[in-house]
Amino acid sequence: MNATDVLRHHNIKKTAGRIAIIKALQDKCCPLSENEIKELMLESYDRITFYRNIHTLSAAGIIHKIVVDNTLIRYGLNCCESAHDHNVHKNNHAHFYCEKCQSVVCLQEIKIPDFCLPEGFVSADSDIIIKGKCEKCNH
Amino acid sequence: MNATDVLRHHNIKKTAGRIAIIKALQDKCCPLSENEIKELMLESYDRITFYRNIHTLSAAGIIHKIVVDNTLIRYGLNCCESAHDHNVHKNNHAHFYCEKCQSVVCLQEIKIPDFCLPEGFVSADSDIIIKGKCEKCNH
DNA sequence: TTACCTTTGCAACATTGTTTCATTTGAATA
DNA sequence: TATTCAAATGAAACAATGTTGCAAAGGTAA
Repeated sequence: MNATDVLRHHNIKKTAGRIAIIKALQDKCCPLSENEIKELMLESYDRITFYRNIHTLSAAGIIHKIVVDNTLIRYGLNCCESAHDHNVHKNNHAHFYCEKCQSVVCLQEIKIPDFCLPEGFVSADSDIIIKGKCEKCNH
Repeated sequence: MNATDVLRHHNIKKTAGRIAIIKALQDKCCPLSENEIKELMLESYDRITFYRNIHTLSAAGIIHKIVVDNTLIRYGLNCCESAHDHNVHKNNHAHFYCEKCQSVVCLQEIKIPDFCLPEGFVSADSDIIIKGKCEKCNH
């Protein structure tokens, strides 16, 4: 599904900034940082608009934010299947952060287990970040 | 173990700022934000020194940083048993964030499972954040 | 094409975090 | 206890990150 269709399917206005963010993530096939997206967006990048579009796309379930550390954030495209379910990404999979090359990989196959929370606690969402070395950096 | 002893056991100089941070965390018995610690530190708080001491205490394994979101960070005291093992906190337990009262709880009883990573990937550390409602807020 | 509502981009501001450097302080030693 | 020196502090300045208000521009439906 191309960027225009993604937006149409979510009933979100098609604008240059949003198209550029989605295309950047589709091109690279892996979660990217703001700066990485910025470089792919070229002249269509505006910092304020970027933040607002990230919120919009994230709220719509088109992308998800991966917080590896407070100064280390990536944005990943959700899978196509999630096009009509805004919350499908939640509780879905783990993320791997390579401490050497700083890349982030979505580990679709690692599902987040059901944790046994203390009495009275209710879980709505959870995130797992696994840090280490990816296959390229691990020699 | 009081704050002075904690520092001595880790061979870290005893200074007003460090003592104040440890005491604040010991008093409250749960992870705190910078602002919460700041209020407990009163006049001994200095922003730059605070960041440096957080790094020092964290590197020594006395405290750990919990990144719920990039703008939502907590610092938690490690258990006493870890006094002599700087890495004991790693891979140790999950954290719960209450979306209503914004408190963070260390879930010592929830250990992080062994994930089956893709071929070539090696894990060094991992974090689990479970978000939802705590027992006080869940009625 | 018009009209309306959303989005954009700018300015200004707030928060968070780091670096440099002179000064102060902790603690080991004499 | 006084001396000494490396480590820690605190100030200034800077950099990065994130938000808000508002006028102008743009998307989409009629």
